Amino acid sequence: MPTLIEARSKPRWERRKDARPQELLAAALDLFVERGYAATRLDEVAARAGVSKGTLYLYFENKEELFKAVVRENMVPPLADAEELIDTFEGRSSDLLRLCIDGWWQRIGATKLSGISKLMMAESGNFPDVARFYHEEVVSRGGALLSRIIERGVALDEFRPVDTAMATRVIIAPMLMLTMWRHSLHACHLDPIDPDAFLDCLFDLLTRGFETPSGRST
Amino acid sequence: MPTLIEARSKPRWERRKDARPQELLAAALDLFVERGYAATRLDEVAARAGVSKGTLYLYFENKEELFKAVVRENMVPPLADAEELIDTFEGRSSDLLRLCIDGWWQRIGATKLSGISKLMMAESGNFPDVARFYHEEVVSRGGALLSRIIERGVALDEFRPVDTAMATRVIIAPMLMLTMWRHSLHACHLDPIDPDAFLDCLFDLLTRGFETPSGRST
DNA sequence: TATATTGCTGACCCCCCGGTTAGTAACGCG
DNA sequence: CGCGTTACTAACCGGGGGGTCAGCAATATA
Repeated sequence: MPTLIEARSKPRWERRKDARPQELLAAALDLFVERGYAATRLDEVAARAGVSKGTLYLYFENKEELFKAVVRENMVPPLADAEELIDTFEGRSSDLLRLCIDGWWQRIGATKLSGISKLMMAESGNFPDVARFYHEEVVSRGGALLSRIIERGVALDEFRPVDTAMATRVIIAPMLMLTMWRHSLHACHLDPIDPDAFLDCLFDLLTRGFETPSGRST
Repeated sequence: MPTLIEARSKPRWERRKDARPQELLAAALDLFVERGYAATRLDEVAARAGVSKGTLYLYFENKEELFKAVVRENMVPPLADAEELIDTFEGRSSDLLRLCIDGWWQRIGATKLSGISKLMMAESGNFPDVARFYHEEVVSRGGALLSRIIERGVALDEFRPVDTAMATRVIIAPMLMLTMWRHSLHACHLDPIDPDAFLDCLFDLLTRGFETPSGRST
C-alpha cells in the first residue's frame, strides 16, 4: 500500500519503450527454461518483466513469435562464433573438437540456454511449426558445424574414416543428454551428475574411438 | 444414426468391468506417447477406449495414478526380465552388454514404450511426484542393471577399470537420445536417422573405449 | 416378466490461459 | 501549466480440460 508521498514521487508505471523488449525476452527465457513451452504462462512472463500481459502483446505478436525471438536472441550468436572459429582454426582436429565441446558447455550447456534444447526435444512434437523453425536456425547449423570438424580430421588423416553423419550424432547425443538430465531428474535432486567428469569421459571415449590405428591424437 | 433394428440388437453400451482397465491403459499409453503427459486429455483417453470420462475415473483415481499404472504395466516387466538374464548369463561381458542393448531396443527403444522415457525426460520437471515414482521404478533399476554388467566386465578383466557410474551414463545417453530424436524432430520428418546403424556405431565406439589394452573383446 | 444391482453416461462445475480492447495515466512539447 | 500523443493497464472473452455426480440402462437373479 503506497503512502501519499510514494504515490506522488513514483508513478504507478513508466514508459520505457526501448527497454521492454529485452526485459520481456529475458523473462521469457527464464520461464521457458523453467517450465517448458506449453506450461509457460504469458501472464507470468509479463509479470516477471514488470509489465502487464497486454504490454507483452504490444511487442510480440503471440507466444510463438515470442519464443522465436528468444531463440534468435540467445541461441544463434554462439553458433555464429563457432563457425568463425572453425573457419580460422589451425591445429589438430581433436583439439578443435575439444575446443568446440568446451565452448558449447560454457556458453550453452552450463547456462540456462541448455533449457531451450531440452524444451525443443521435449515439445517439438506438439508444436511442429516451432520445431521446423528451431531445426532450421539451430539444429542443422550445429550439426553442420560438427560434421565439418570430423571431415577436417579425416581429410588430415587425424581421424579414421567414419560415417560423418552418424559420428556427428554420436557426439551430440551425450552432450544433449547431459543437459536433459540436468533439467529433468537432476532438477528434482535425483541422480546428481558431475558434468566435467562426464564430458572428460565422453571425450576420452571419442578420441579412442576415432583415432587412426597408426598414430594417437592425444 | 442407429436404425430401430440396430438399436434393439445392440445396446448403447455394455458392462465389461474386467476388460475396461486394460483397454484404458492401452489407450492411455498411446496418447501419453503421442502427446506427452500434460497435453494428454482424459476425455480423449476415455474416448479411445470406447467409454466416457466418468468411467475412466471409476477405474483410476486421477491422471497421475493412470500414468503410474501405465508405467507399471509396460516398463517394469522388461526390466525384470533383464535382471533375470544378467543373473544367469555365462559368457563374455561385451556379449552380455550387446544382448541388453539389443533387448532394450527391441522391447522398448523401437516400440512406443520409448515414448514414456522421452515423456519423463521432457516433463518430470513440472511433475516432481511422477518423476520420483519413475525414478524409483525405472531409472534406478535400469542404471543398476547396466552397472552390474560393467562391474562384471571389470571383475573378469574383460573391461579396463572405469568409473562405473559415469560409464553407465555414457552408455545410456546415446540410447535415450536415439529415442528422443525419434519422438521429437524425427516425428516432424526432420533429420531421419537409421537406428540400427546408430546402435552399431555406438557399440563399436564403446567396445573400443572399454577394451583392455591387452586383449580385444570383439 | 419383475426387481435389484451396478457399470456407465453426459452434463456440469470451476479454474485456467491465450489473446483482445476500452480506457487511463505518463510524458513530451508548446 | 495545459494539451495531445501513446505506452500501458485491467478487465474481459471464449474455449478447454481435470474432476464430480445424479441418474439411467444393462445385466443378474428369481
